[in-house]
Amino acid sequence: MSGKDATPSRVEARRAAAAAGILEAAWELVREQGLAGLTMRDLGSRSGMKAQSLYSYFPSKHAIYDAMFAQGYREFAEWMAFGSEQASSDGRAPRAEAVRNAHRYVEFCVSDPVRFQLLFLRTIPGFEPSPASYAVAIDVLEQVTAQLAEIGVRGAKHVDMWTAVMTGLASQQIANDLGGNRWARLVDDAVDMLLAHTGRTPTPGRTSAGRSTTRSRSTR
Amino acid sequence: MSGKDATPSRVEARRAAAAAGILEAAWELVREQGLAGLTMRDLGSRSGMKAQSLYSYFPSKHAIYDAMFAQGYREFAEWMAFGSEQASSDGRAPRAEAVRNAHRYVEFCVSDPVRFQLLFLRTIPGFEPSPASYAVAIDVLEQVTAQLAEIGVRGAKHVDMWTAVMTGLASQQIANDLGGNRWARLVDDAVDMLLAHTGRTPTPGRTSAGRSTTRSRSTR
DNA sequence: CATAGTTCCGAACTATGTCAGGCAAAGACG
DNA sequence: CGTCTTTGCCTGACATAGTTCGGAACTATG
Repeated sequence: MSGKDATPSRVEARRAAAAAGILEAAWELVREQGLAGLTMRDLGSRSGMKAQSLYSYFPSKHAIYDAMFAQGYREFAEWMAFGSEQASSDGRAPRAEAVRNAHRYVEFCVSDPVRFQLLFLRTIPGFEPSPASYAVAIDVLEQVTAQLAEIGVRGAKHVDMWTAVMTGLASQQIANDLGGNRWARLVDDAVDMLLAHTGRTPTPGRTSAGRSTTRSRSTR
Repeated sequence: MSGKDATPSRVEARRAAAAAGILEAAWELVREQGLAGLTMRDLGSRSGMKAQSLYSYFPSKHAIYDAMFAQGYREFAEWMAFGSEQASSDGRAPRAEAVRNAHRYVEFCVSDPVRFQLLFLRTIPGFEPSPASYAVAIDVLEQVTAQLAEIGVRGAKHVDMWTAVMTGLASQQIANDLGGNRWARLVDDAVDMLLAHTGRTPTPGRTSAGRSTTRSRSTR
């Protein structure tokens, strides 16, 4: 219990690199075997070690899912931020921007179904993101909300509708026509539909109205 | 295997009853423990026998999921058929009928998240419905498509859009606000949005479509 | 009761997540 | 250089999972 230094750089860097390698291997495996098909022994094997050794990097399998969850949301943020850099300024061509945004979202989901499942559907048996990872998710989602606001989608109800429609398209595409574009091709139509609806409907949520719903979670 | 005589009454009836009991227990367990939390030992215990004995009724755990899948779709058919009996005749109050239909659908999904996951999201590791069960699903979905047609939703694209939106609402509700109604309350809005869009967009996919759906206003 | 068929169980095999020690290489320090 | 501590990985083992096998107990029917 001696005072440790604040500069364990060497060791810590190696550790971080190893952990990153493990996560990378985990993504590979999960894409091959499905989200629930990940096994510690396979993962160890792919990472060049035994399953038990993984526990010096992650305290449990759930912790690995958790790290993947956070990483996935960071990728999401990066991905979504990419398309909105230039045309941001102000609503010049809102529809075009909305279409681009929507396509980017659906593309993100469809391009990696397993990641979609992990991030947007709660599907792993006992897994629930840790507060830290959940915070990352919240953060990213707020960023996306801001993007929607720039497009002209404002108010909780409209935002929720937007995400529901896009998630629905993605989820149907993934579940029922993986590799095709039966639902993906509807994105343009969906955007028009949503924009029309957004314009026609008065300001939705009463602003201060009950918006605290995000906190109900339990199950077990 | 079965499928020989048409009068194995006694034994087969008992068998069927036992199998039904097992399925019922499986639903219970799955609602308590989650879809992937089902274990043969628990299921056996709940059904009054040992895990190994289950294998005289179902050849594998996947077969149990498969039976649940088919059963779930039959429930779905029943559930959806219920609300559309009377007001069918002809498009008297299409919007009201559409709203009712949509609510029924979302209610079905939300009222049993595990079933929703099994039927509409492909989420179990190696599970894929057997051809027989898949046929049931197709059948039911066709019935629902017919219902949509009565409401005025015709053409592959419109139908796909409809299912995507409703599935999106349900899936968001289940994943992010279980027990609440943050997305469920948007159903009415969604229906209006979809109906408006349906009316505005020209006939989409092929489909015979004798009497055209509506007049196309323009757009596009 | 006898016989055939059906239902069930105990034991066991394999695969999984995870814990407890152990041992050797790497780093710190004289 | 030779220690001593830390770090990184491994072997062994346990509990629980799905599943198989062989035999016991039941049921149906003569």
